[in-house]
Amino acid sequence: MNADTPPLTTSLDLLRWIGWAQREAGMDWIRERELTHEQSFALGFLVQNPGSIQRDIAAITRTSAASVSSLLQGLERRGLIERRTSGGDSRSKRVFATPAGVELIDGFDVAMRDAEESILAPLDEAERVTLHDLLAKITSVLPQPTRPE
Amino acid sequence: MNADTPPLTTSLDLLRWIGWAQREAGMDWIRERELTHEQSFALGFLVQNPGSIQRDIAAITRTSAASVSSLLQGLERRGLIERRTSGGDSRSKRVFATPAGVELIDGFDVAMRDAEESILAPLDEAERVTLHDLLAKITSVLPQPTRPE
DNA sequence: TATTGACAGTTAGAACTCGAACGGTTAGAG
DNA sequence: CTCTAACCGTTCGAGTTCTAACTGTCAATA
Repeated sequence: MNADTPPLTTSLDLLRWIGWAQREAGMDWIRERELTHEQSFALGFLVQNPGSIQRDIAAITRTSAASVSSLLQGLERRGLIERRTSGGDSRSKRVFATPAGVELIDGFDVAMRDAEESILAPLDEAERVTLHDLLAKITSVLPQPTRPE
Repeated sequence: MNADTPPLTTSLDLLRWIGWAQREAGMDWIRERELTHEQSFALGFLVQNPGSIQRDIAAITRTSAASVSSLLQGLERRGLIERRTSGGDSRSKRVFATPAGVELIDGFDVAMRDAEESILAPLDEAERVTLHDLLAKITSVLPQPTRPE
């Protein structure tokens, strides 16, 4: 492995691999609750951002409006969320997690944080900062999928 | 943004974002050929590794044997690949890209390399090496999905 | 030889993703 | 005030993913 040939495993390969590992890490927690990864992510987001409209959910999950529509259908069928057309604009629907939804997803953020911790375990604090800075540098010029905040 | 509170956007968030961007970057090229991201990846792999058995494909794409089965069905229906049970073991099927498949996917690796290049553009050479080292350090202790060389 | 267990791949069923087309709603232009 | 364009969400159809159950094949052992 010399310097002027690209590494056998590119950075982006590694990156996808880590993303996959992250999914796997949270999988046990999620499957205990009979959720899919996407459902848990959406539900977790709704607890933190009650009353979001579907369009925003599509943006932060980087999927389409159509996907959100079907995704929420699954959650609504189980009584984990509610869609209300409150507000002046009756086009948009504000989505809320029900108490059952809140309870089911309770601890999700902690579980995700633990997963992150276990994945980043090989790195010391300085290295984590370096990694974060490098990643932030990359994303700073990426097409923004309309992130909230 | 001070040092002892976790960043608003965690490294793993950024990482998923970049993964998403990579998908998007190659999307035009892929959709011109009426392939999905997964199909193109599998087909590209088969051109580079003719005669792989499905089990290996599942390993490197980090999916299940069942997913590979359906994925290849789609490619086979279009005549882009062939499955042959050559060899001593009649359980396993060696998969080959047909000439049509080879032609369709021609340039895929270059397109992916361009996508990678455009994503890593904000980093200079030293930073890229640092990033790659950090990622490699993380993946070195990850559960290995049986990667080939 | 017969049995048992591991392995390769397939199928069935439910869920998600996407693009495209469609119905309501809102706002802005004339 | 009407008409048009933009916007939010849904539905449809095809494709993929997953898990679980199943067929078929090989290999080791008794």
